[in-house]
Amino acid sequence: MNGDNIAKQYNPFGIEERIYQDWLTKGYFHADNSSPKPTYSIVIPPPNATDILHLGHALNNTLQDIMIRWRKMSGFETCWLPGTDHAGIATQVVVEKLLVKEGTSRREIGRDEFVKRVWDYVTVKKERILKQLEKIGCACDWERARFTLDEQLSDAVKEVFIHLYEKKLIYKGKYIVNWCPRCLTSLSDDEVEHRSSKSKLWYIKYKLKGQDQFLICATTRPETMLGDTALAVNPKDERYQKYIGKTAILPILDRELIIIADDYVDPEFGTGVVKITPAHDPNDFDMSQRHDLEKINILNPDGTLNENAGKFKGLDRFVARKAVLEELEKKGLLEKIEDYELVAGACYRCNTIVEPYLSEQWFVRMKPLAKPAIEAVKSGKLSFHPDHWSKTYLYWMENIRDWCISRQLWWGHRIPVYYCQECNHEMVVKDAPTSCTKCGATEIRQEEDVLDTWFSSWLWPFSTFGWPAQTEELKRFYPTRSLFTASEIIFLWVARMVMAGYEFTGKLVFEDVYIHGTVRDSQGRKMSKSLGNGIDPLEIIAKYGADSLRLSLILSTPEGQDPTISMNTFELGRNFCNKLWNASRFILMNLGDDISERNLAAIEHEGELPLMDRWILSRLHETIKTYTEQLHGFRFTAAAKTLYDFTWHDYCDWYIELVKTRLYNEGDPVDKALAKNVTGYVLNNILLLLHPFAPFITEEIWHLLHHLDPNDRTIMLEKFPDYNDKLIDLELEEMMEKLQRVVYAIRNIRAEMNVPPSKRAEVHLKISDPKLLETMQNNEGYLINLGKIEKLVLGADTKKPPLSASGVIPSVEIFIPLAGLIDIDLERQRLNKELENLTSLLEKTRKKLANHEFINNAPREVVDQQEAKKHEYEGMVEKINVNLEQLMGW
RNA sequence: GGGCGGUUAGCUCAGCUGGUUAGAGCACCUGCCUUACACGCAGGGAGUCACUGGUUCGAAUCCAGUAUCGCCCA
Repeated sequence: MNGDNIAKQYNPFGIEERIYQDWLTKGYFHADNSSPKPTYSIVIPPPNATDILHLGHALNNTLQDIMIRWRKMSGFETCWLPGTDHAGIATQVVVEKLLVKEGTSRREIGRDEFVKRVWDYVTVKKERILKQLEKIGCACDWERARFTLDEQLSDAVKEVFIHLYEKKLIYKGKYIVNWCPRCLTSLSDDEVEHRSSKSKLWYIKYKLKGQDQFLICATTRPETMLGDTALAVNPKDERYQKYIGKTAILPILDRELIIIADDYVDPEFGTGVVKITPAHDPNDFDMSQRHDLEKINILNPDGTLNENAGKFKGLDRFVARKAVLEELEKKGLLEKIEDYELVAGACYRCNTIVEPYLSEQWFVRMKPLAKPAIEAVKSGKLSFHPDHWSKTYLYWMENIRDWCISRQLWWGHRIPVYYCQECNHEMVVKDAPTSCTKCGATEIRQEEDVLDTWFSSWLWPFSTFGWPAQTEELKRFYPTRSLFTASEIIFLWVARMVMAGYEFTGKLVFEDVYIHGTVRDSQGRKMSKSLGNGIDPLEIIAKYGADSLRLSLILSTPEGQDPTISMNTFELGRNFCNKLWNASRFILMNLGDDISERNLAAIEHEGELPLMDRWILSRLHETIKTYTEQLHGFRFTAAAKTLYDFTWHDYCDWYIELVKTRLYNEGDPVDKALAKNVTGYVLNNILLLLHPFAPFITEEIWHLLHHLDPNDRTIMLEKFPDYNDKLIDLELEEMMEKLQRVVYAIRNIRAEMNVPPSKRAEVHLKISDPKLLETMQNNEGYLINLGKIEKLVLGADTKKPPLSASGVIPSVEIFIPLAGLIDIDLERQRLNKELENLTSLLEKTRKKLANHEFINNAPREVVDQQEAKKHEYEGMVEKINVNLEQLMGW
């Protein structure tokens, strides 16, 4: 391949598809249990089976893919296990909606038929999201893809339920839970989103029994008064001492309410008297337990009022609120109304305001499980990246509450609890018993409820590898190494996985948790379906390619913060891919067939190399070093930036520009061959380093560079570059930097003095630093090429030619004779601007050095450094002044 | 109410262990179709580093407080 027939613009279309299919066919993604390599495994945060790909997935999975590909190239047997989550509520809701469209309902078709319908739906949909992940380039071990409702994973769920039940860590009880009246199920505390809104605080008058006196209670939810069974005051509240133990009358229903004293009551809230509704408020429920109060449920599961609400029966809770208020108003029992900022819970799936609801549910006792999970973070065995998330994790863990795991749904793992219809005996077993183990009756009924989806997700890192069976996979790939996810599910998922790992396998489930931000639009809003502000990753891939998508996402995701993404964010990655493509095209055009792995490898052992070669090799190896450190530290954006800058600026802007003359030079075949080798060597390394971030384009160019048949090999399995300290030469880099500064200065003068770009100019350099002079003399060609120089004069005491524009940089004076071209005013302006700049810098340094405290306290190097600077600036200022004076004479 | 994070160029962000002429990309201005790339090249303009105080010889960087935005928990 000689590069001439390579497209001028990179077009990923077709290339990505072809390459991915190739990887699939070759089975490169599949992890081998019996490989002798060390293991590196990750489990995917399983997307909902019915999800479609969004930028959050794209970011999340790109990060994992980078890790997997990097580790794979670094010699690990990597396993990235993909799969999907059955998403109980969300999926059930979707299918219920479909049924409604068909004019039927789940109740109508019955449980078995409904579950079958959901399976049909999910079986089709769950492949979709996994296919979409392929488009991004994910190196997932597809053969190991799992679904949380797979038979084997369901078996793990049962195993765990039984284990915890037998350990008395699972219990059933009638408690207040969060109830979604739309989904008709309980929710765990973590599935409720709290949001505040403008509401009112209503003050209701409660008459004291047998007296003409009232106590006034403030409430945010007046309709719940129908379920009141007491009033309460703080025992220390002197205002109400005398009422404790007395009886009040509930308005409308005329129920008798005892007045109790409880420390929980906040004397500052409202009037200091609160109404107690044990069945509809968690705090009231607790109080009712302490005081043995009656619990009256006034709600049906769907949020309408039940028979306990008297004449309000059948009304929806919010309609009932209005009705109750009207009635109170009519009776003159509404004292006053205040504005109030109300915080209400909403269902995280459907946004409906949840209702604290008294019902029988299953719970997991979490405190004992949390213990080792806390220890893991405290001892440093488990780390969060960024680290501050460990605080969030610990706070939740240390204040952990019991987990309500039952859901009143049909879609999910049905709780493996069976009851004897005869004696009501409770049996907890994997397989449905045919008869009662206690009385022998054969009428057995299974618990109706299913388990919270997270009750299967928390087992994901090991159930997916076959647990509870001690499979080869489990032994080989569990525990996993890192987890990549967003902060929203630290409690719901991450923390619980750590607990499950310890409880069921006795191991720390992963060592590192990387928390990335949530993708936002240019206005800072979360991307969401309802807002319609989402960007479809597949659309980006179709337009710019997956590599561009990946690079753009990573490059614009600030570490530890939310990325703000807009449509043109993706030009960043696209431009870079195109740059790399064209640099490669140029190289392929010039290298011809002269590249082979042997002479690439030989570079590192080459003796005397020209400055440019030694410089780019030094920069490359420094880049490898920094880059690798950044990857180890989970600093993906920084790593991508490191490579981006090296490739674009050091390699393309400087090295390729410099090496051109050597590549075009037919007069020195030995040097030409050397130049080819170094050029190819660096490109090869760039490709290897970049591969984890941009898998497709690197594979494509790598094949072209090595003249490989697509079927031959893959860059995926090449060895990731190691840096070679011996090739890093900072002193040499400094020398090169000075040379670059001279080039910048020449270009600047040319541009500002309007020298036409095509015109080669004469340049005189006066260089006071002997070492720099020597370097410049030995590498005159660099300046001549990059500075577009026709004639170069350099020496320690070069004279300024008449009528020349001048520039000053440390230890170098630059003169460009511009007879006939020079604009004296322009030159004066230029020099004055520069003089001003330098004078202020000089002033700052002088001030510092005049300060005795600074001289006495600052480290020697810093003082010396300032001293040197002062010297430098003084010299420069002086030279500019001389040049300005000379202008006067023109 | 408690906790966490942010506030640096018009925009999005770097700047990790205090000493840098405070950087990058996009946008902007000027000039270039220079035989890899106009998705590009060369040059340029643009910032009292949110505010106040402190520590220090020295603060964008450390500490305290204030303001403001965001997230989480109650």
